[in-house]
Amino acid sequence: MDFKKSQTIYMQIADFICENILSEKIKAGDKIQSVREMAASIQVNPNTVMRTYSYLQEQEIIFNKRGIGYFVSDDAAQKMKNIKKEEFIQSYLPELFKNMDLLGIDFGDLEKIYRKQSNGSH
Amino acid sequence: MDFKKSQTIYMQIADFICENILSEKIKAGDKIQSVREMAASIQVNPNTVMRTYSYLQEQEIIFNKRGIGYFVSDDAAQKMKNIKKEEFIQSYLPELFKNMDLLGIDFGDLEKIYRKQSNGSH
Amino acid sequence: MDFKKSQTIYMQIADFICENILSEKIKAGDKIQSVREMAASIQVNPNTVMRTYSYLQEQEIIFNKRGIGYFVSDDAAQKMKNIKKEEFIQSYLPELFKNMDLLGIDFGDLEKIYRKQSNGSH
Amino acid sequence: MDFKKSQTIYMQIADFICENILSEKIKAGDKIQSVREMAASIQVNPNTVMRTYSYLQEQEIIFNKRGIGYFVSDDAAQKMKNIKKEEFIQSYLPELFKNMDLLGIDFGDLEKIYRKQSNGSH
DNA sequence: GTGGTCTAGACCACC
DNA sequence: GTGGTCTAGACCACA
Repeated sequence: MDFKKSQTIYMQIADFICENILSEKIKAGDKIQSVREMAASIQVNPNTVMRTYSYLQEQEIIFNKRGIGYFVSDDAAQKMKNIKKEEFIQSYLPELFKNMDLLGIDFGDLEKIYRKQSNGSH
Repeated sequence: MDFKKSQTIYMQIADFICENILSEKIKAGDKIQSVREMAASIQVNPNTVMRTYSYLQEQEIIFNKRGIGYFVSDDAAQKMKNIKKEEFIQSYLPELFKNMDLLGIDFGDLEKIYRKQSNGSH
Repeated sequence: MDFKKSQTIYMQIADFICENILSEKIKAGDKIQSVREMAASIQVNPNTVMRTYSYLQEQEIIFNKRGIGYFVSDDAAQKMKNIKKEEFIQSYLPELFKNMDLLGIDFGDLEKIYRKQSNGSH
Repeated sequence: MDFKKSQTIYMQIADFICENILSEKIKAGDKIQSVREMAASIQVNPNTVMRTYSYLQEQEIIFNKRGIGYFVSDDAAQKMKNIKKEEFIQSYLPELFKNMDLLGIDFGDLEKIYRKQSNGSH
């Protein structure tokens, strides 16, 4: 795992886990890697992973069973989708459309790029 | 002016100025506010504004006449458009499409939101 | 049985047993549930129950007959009352009164709540 | 400042700050000690103080001005009082009354102790 | 084995 | 100067 320097490591780990939940690689009720395991496998300090897990627990995306480990919450995927969708529509998209406007890109251009990029990834 | 905590203040000021150039509220050759004026008007430490101007000067978007002030470069708008367009297509859009995919938003949904939000802003 | 996360599980089990002794649901000389029975009935690791019993044995509230099980000590109820009463008056109450003071709750308020809550539980 | 071992240090620092707000030693809008100052003055690692401040910021009791420091929120005292009062009445008091019942302390006894302890502190 | 807290010390960006 | 993040390493209680 390699990290961008533009964002904090612990947040990138959180995003990584969230994506795995959204794409159902890990599901509700699953135990996730222990702090130490994760730290070793991505070559990061355990404290940093601890920070990620604390953050995700706060968001109620994962929960802790004492002495056993962290587990994915029941409604984690759905909850995340709702939160992120809302945020996406309320904050991200207006920003997008404003930028398109300023840069002189219209919706047709966007669609062309979309078709091209989604073909590339299939 | 109110700042998001997710980004640095000096960069938000830079974005603000860039938008004004792109939308041609300020044009090539125009003098922009002095560091002190700007700092006072948006209630920010002059050092912070200074950092913004230094950054924009580095990008050759503005230039300095000693003892007089900062001015918008001749080809600022065009240069910015090119740089930002490239960045937009190469970095921003792929990220966007990936997020849409994860959140289960397809291109049709996007278009609907676009129509709605652009109506709202007219 | 559901556990608060603010306290350790083994101590919550200990409290639960103590309350049963104080309220005389289990009495001096009674055999208490075996470690395994208790563990199964409250869905907890047997080690955790073992830890509870060791703790209570240390406090001389229960004692062990090898190969038979754990039993409530003769003077358990009385002993516990004395210990807990002391602790209650020396540590718990001063804390309580300090908090009342900070929160602007006077003794009259406390009495009202007391009357209300004791009615509710009868 | 000396810490109990029964509670985490960073929480004891938080409580200490909260009490100072409740008792109006520090008021809304006041800047609190910087992380490093506080750490030095109470002889604790800066990370530990950082943890306290992050926690209090999450609770919206203090807020951060970038590069300047932490400040007490406008409605900090009132907000805390409400939260703590609710918690006190809903969780703390029922516990208290249950214990009194088990220990055979009635409300008259409690009042006597209250009178004695409040005289002692004046 | 698990998480959780703490220290010491470093580095960074920002104001 | 300010906060914020990260590492390394330790210790502890709990399951």
